[in-house]
Amino acid sequence: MPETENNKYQHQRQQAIRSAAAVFAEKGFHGSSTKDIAERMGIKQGSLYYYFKSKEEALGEVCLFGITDYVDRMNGIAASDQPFEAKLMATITSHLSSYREKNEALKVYNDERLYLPEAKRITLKSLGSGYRQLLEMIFEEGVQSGALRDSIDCHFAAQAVIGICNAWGDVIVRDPDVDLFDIIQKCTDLLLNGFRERRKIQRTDDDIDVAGNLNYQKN
Amino acid sequence: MPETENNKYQHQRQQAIRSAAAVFAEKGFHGSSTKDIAERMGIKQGSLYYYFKSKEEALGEVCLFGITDYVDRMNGIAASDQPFEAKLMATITSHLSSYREKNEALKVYNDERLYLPEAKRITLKSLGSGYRQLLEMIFEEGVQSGALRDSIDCHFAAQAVIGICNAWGDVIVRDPDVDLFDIIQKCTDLLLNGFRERRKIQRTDDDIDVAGNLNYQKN
Amino acid sequence: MPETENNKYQHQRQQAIRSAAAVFAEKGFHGSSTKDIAERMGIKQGSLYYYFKSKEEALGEVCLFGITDYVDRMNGIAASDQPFEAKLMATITSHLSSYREKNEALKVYNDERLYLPEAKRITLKSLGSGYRQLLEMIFEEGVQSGALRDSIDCHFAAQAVIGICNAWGDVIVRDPDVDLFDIIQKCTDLLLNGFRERRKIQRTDDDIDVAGNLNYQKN
Amino acid sequence: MPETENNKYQHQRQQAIRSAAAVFAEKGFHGSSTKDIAERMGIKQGSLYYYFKSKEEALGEVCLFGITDYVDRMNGIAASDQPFEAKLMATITSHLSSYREKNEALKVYNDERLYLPEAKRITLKSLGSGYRQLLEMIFEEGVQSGALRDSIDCHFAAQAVIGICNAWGDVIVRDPDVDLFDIIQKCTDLLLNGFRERRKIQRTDDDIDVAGNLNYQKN
DNA sequence: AATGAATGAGAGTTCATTCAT
DNA sequence: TATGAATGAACTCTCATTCAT
Repeated sequence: MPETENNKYQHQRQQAIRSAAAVFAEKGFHGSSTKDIAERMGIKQGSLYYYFKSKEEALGEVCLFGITDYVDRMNGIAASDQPFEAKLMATITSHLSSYREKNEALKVYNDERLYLPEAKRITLKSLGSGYRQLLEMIFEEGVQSGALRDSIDCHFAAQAVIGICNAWGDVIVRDPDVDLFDIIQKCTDLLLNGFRERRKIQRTDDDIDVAGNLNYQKN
Repeated sequence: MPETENNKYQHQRQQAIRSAAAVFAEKGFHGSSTKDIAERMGIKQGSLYYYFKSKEEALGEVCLFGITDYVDRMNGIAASDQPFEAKLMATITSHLSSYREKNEALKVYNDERLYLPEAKRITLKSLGSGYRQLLEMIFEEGVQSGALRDSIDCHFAAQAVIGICNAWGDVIVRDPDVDLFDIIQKCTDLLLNGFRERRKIQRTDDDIDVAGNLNYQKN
Repeated sequence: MPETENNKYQHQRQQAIRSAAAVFAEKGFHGSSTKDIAERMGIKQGSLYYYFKSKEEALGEVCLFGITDYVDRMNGIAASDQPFEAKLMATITSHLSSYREKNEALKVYNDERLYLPEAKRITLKSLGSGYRQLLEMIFEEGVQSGALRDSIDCHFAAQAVIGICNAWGDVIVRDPDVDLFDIIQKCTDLLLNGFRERRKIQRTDDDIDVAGNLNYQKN
Repeated sequence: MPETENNKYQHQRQQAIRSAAAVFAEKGFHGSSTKDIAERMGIKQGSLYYYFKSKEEALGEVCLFGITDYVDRMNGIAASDQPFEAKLMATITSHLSSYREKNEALKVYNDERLYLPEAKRITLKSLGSGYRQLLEMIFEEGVQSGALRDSIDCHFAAQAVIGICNAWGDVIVRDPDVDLFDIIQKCTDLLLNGFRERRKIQRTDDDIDVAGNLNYQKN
């Protein structure tokens, strides 16, 4: 293929990926048909197979597309020399605005990647794990720098950030009126400070005690 | 359907609901076949229709089953006279342990209820909304009692609790080795205190400033 | 089985046949389910099999029931010594009032008997053919007695009577407001006299000529 | 469905309609399977759905096909200026030869249209009613022109013509050896002249008396 | 005499996929 | 580059039938 034609092919393929992302996000992988995808793209069903070998491949491409620059941005954030608080907020901003800017591919990665064949799933998972590990490292730096309590579990913390962002991501994807910046600030505030009132002088130990005193019985 | 002696029928139907819950949780509604459900239950595919009018009805029953006592427990918690911190922890405990005890029906409610016909979806949604509202009220009480900062957005807070619990719920459903109690404690701690180190003397304003100084540009 | 119980069984079986007749007449054999029939009878689906070996047997019984006394009555009419005109009217009366009195079994015989296994179908057909042959004989007698033109084809005539009665039968079954007696009279009149105006003096040959002169081209 | 070059598609679809007509006529709508239809057409079952959205749509198309030019021809007959006798014979000829020429679609219209969804059924029924009304008008003209007795009920007459033609239509569809022209002539003769012998001099009143004297007891 | 429960075969329908054009 | 046409497998659902009780 000459260069120009190749360009057109690549461009069309990218459109196909975006169309698939939109449809998968709305109806789920199994709830979407190749006809749905083709129609959103404005071509006929059979023509999709010019761009994908199978519906599954389309899912793989969507997931890859969804996670790729999401991870890239995290690399940038982790490599920067901002203080912890700024890195956290940058992470949240990056994560949440993904749901607005980059169509719905990240949501598809989150919800549908388990329908991928194992090999592909593992490849993608390692990308996602890399993301989480970078985030864990950021937390570890935060502890070391004294910005964070040294009692926190960095693995838990990273997971919690991701979880809370994904939960809001669902809301953001479904409701275009949500104020993204408002959510970002509130999430950051929650993760840094929690909801509790602070007395003027306070000892951290107290906080832990409160929870500890609940006498929870493990079932 | 028998009138009297419906013991067996009701018991079998309950089994069918549990089987459907397990399968839907694993593969999603559209990714599951009625054959899958029947096989898990140990009957033949066509026999499922002795218990359900349609696959969709099965989904409805699973969702109802998933949310019902989850909501009931929240009613109990909200009505109790514990302090805020205890109510929060009780909520988290109830929510997370749902994923262990009550099989996977709650996850199905979260992820698949949008495939229900509108009427049913609305009925169920009002149950779920009731849950969130109770939680919001708990937060409002917390603010009034002085346990929480009065700057927090109770709607956001309730949503965040639910979101974080659901995120961990996914992990819990998929990985039976996760220490439920550990997660519960860490979630409670996060939501109350955040991750940040507290200096011996600290002004709440500082906390806000930190986030405020990031000069985030709304896009 | 003791006599009394046998009586009850026979009575119930008769009810089953009537129920089947009603349902088959309304929805056709393949459009009816055994559940429909059982429900109309007020028993449960499986219980039907106490009275019929199969759905097909039920159809057979309905058809037999539908044609039996219909044929019996024709035997009575044919054996009587009324003049032709009276026999014709009696035949039409018997045929059309079957659709009102004897529920819908005759309609089922007409429309659904072809779904019977061949053996049974042939048995029943011979009953129906007997009916037509008796009717043909009545026509032949009519010709011999001079009541009918000797140019008529008695086979055609019998078929026509049956056809016209069945056509009106459909109307009668579906519309309970139709005046049965009115239809009977008009059918009799049509078959005897046709629609044409008679001149005071007329030659039968003319009538035939009119039709004959149309120069119809057989395709 | 192609816009231009829809030659092949339209042709194949027409084949599908004819196949469906043949199968429905033979086994009834509920007794026919889509596999039967596809096999008669020489394609695989699933491929039928390239031409029909559902089995029901196929029935609708068959019925439409069955009634359309049948009605058209009646329009032509009614608009012509032939005498009554010729119009009647033309009607019968058109009706009966439909069963030979246009495959079995007209029979399907007669016997199976009640299984259509109401909207479609009503649309088609109005076509059929138009047919009957034209026929009634022809009879009314016949009465006015003096060709017919003025005692006849034109609604009854039209219905009778249709009924008798449909009854013979069944025979014609099932038995290809029947002599169409013979049936046409005999039907016309019957409808015009009835079966009764005419005396050289006869009073119409007599004819009516005969039937009237039967002393039929309305039940 | 009747029923609840289950079954298995087959129905209509959808859909990912292929391929000649 | 794209499409019309077809396919076959899978799916949801129905239903006649069986049988222990």
